[in-house]
Amino acid sequence: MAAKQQARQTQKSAARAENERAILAAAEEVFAESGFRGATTGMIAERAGLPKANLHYYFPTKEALYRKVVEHIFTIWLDAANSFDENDDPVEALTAYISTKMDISRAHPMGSKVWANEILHKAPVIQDYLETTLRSWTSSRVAVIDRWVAEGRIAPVNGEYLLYMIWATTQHYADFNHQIDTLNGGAPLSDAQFEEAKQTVVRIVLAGIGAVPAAPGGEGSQA
Amino acid sequence: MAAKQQARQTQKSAARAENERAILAAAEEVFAESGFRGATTGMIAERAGLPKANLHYYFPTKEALYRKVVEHIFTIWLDAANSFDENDDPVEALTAYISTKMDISRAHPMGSKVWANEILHKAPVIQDYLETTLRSWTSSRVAVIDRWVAEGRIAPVNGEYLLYMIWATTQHYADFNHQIDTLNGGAPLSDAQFEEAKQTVVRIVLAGIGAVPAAPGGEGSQA
DNA sequence: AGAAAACCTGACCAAATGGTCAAATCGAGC
DNA sequence: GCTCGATTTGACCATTTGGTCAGGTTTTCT
Repeated sequence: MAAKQQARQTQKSAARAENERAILAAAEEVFAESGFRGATTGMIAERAGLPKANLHYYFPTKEALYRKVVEHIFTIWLDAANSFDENDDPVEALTAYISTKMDISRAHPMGSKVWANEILHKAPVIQDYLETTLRSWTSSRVAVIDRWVAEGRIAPVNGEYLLYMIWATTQHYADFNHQIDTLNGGAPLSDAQFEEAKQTVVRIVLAGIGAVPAAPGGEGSQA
Repeated sequence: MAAKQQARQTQKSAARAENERAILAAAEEVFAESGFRGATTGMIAERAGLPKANLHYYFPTKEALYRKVVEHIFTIWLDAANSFDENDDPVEALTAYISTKMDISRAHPMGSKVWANEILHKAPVIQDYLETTLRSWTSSRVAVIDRWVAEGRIAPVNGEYLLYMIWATTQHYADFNHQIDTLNGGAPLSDAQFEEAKQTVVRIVLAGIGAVPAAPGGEGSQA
């Protein structure tokens, strides 16, 4: 008992933590589906299973809640970003990065959609992230790509545009999943289909920049 | 005079045509920036330079106006789609298609954003287009890609996922142009930069699927 | 010129929505 | 079992917004 109380004392009660979690989860869904303006605090409260007034007890304004959601998404994004650096070999690094981004698109499509909505609406909330964290991350990774080119490990390519292609393609599987599902006969991609999509993206990018894994068997698989 | 009147009689007066054009142009911008729910008829009317009540004289409801905007965008999309068929050579066809889609992203970023917003919000208005026109267009082009593969003109690749990659990447330059501008130091890509981006996309896709233009000089440019 | 049709707009309305508040309830420590 | 702060919530309010309407103006047709 005493230990339990002690644990709860750690800042916020269990009930509070649970409520905040439920609200944030509901908010991510609703913001993703409806955008900032399209989402209503009433919808979010309902999906979280509590009255609107209670939601405003935890998050004073709709914008404060939205900011928390966006910050959470940015955290996930940073995790993916790290996978770029796990290996200095272009094949390994890009394969890991693309795979991670694809997995995130499958596991957290809502987060990706909120991000997309933000950019579409000129990033009223995350503009500072774009100008600081994202900009510095991007320029340093472009430097890595430039080095790979200089070392002859990949064909000459503009690093920014390569990264944009990877971002666009991987995030497409989250942001446009409704279109993909519709073209797939109305059903979401199966695990096997998604795996094939992931492999397709990896292969096209790697072959596209002439990054071959050790043995030059790249074109050997051709029929 | 008589001739002028005759010309005006052709369905709608010049004033009417001009007003409708101004409203639709303003609506496309506002819907792109703010989404369906975020846009207000007041904002659209103001940007079009006429009172809100007048806007409602031309377009009875906000949704009717939105539908017209979306239909216009779909028309543009269909034009781009045709460029895929101008040539049966994979290099020619894909180069033309990617180039056209990139040009549209630069010329009509607002339209692309409205489309993206629609998909993000589960396509409440264009679902029927997705299930009919887009679905049949896609499956017939996938058949073309499959044939190219069977004929050994490109490496084995899943046609759907290749198309998704092209759509994602080209539309990224419209939908995420705010992010791209920010990473470009706050300024839009210059014509030269955009041209390089376009060439980068074309090259990566073509090399990525092993589509080489006649002479096998693909990897020769490597340092 | 004059009637009819088309067009324009300020004023207005009902519904939706973000946010507030006071009163009620709960829960831990004494 | 009583106190006090934390939590919960129904009722309420000010603002925004899609849409209406009556009356005025312009254009077209004869």
